[in-house]
Amino acid sequence: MKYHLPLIRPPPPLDPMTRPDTGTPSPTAEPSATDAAGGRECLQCSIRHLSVCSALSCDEVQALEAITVSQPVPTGATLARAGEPRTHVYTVTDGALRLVRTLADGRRQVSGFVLPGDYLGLSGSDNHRYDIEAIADSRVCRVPLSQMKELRQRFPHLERKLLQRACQELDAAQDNALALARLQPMEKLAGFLLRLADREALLRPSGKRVSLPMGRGDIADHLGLTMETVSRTFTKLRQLGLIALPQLNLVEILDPLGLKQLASNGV
Amino acid sequence: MKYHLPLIRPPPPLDPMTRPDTGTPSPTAEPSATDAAGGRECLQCSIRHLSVCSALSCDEVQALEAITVSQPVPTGATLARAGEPRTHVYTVTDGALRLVRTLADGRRQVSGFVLPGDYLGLSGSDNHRYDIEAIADSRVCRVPLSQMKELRQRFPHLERKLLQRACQELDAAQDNALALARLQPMEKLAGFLLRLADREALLRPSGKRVSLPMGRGDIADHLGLTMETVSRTFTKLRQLGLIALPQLNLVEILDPLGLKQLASNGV
DNA sequence: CGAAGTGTTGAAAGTGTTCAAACGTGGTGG
DNA sequence: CCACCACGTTTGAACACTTTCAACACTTCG
Repeated sequence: MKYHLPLIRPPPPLDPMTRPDTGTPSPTAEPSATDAAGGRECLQCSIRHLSVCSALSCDEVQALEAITVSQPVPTGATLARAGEPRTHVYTVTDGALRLVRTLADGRRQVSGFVLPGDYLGLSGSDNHRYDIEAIADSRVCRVPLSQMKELRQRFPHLERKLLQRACQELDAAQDNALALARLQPMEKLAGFLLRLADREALLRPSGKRVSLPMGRGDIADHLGLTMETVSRTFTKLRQLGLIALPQLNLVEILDPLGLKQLASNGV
Repeated sequence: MKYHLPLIRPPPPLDPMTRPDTGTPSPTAEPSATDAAGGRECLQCSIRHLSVCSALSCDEVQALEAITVSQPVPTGATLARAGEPRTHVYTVTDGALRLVRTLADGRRQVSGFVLPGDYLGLSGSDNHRYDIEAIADSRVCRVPLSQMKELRQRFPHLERKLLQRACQELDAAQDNALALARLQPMEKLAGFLLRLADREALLRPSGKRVSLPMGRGDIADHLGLTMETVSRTFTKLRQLGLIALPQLNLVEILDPLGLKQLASNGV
């Protein structure tokens, strides 16, 4: 039986109707309280170009802003649990979270890691299909599902953007399935590191260094391996001179082409 | 190195503009020619309730019909190849197809099987990401990509339906990933058979019998196993009394609950 | 400084894979 | 009508691989 992180749940979401009026741009410092995203925060959002919000004009963004609440999610906290009814959609603005599915006998799979700019809400189910857990101090923009629906009807741009995003994720899911089904551990890990590097490059100008917010076990459960195999594969990549591991949670890519060639078979 | 089916390609698609006028409801018997879906075929389509077309009103369906061509795809034929530019979207009306990705060294994965009612066109890429091959004599409704785009803008219902469909497929893709990553062969195969049975039940009142249009190798490449393991797993399920195999391509589900319990761990 | 959590490394074991051969079925031609 | 061939599937045995189990190292935090 596997262990779990202590499930520190944030306080239940405030009724969006009770949130303070517009014009409160400074989030409170209280880490475990929900904060209003007042004023014209959204227009200055640093990850707006990465998010679905980029589909909206200035006017439209303000309509979104009026129903959005920025919520902190501290490390280890659970934003949602599998089986619970879905009440909100989220856009991640800071930190990192993981999507976890656990089987009755403890087998675990990490469906994905969620980084700033990612949208959580593309599901056909009324209930959450996985746990959403923060693996770093994070922050999400939260919108009630019902109001999001209304917004989608009002702004065709938004609907179109969501469909585009869903199609991209569908492509990625197929790549992922191919990797899980047919790739060897080295190829899986190489591809994973490259995807992570590409992703981080969008967020900040990280050179050839990739930070790993997740632990080895999370990587293993994401790639369909065991922690031990992931660890061994890391050392193999290091011994081959493809990467360096200055710290546990920091990878330096020494030979991008070599890595790509490894993952190549897989893409 | 693995072998491939002889790649009988259908003749290049006719320019949709050159298709006969409306009012030609009877498809020609010529198996390798493209046929117009004239008249009010769509309104009487037997799988309309399963397809995205169900989102459209009668008027709207006729607009769709005007730009749709029904195309036969004989067994073994390839509807599209990975890497080719995507020029059309398709709705399958008859038969069965497989979506295949092949790696340079011959490793193969079947991303999915496509049955009547399924929509082919939810991708964020300009190029096909997999081969689309008919594993039974099939028929698809073909719409040029550009005209589909226009249609989506005109009919918000359609756009919404596509998003809904994409979300459902996203959910299914995650289930699939979990299965590939963490389930054992018996669990994988049990789940596969149950999904197939559910799917066929929508098409025709097939009792507890499930037909397998695909070969063992296709099942293997879909579940991330080898043909041999699939075969052995079939016999295991048979010896356990969960299924019977009256023919190679026919499965009779003897103990639905037992099968569900096996797959259960996985869903 | 000690303890706990996390990651690494080693040896043994289990499982699916690989390679090889036999089986059964369907189609063809004698 | 039957023999034969081709194809897909099944079965068997040896192998290679990851997993499992266990011990050890490292870092962090109390």
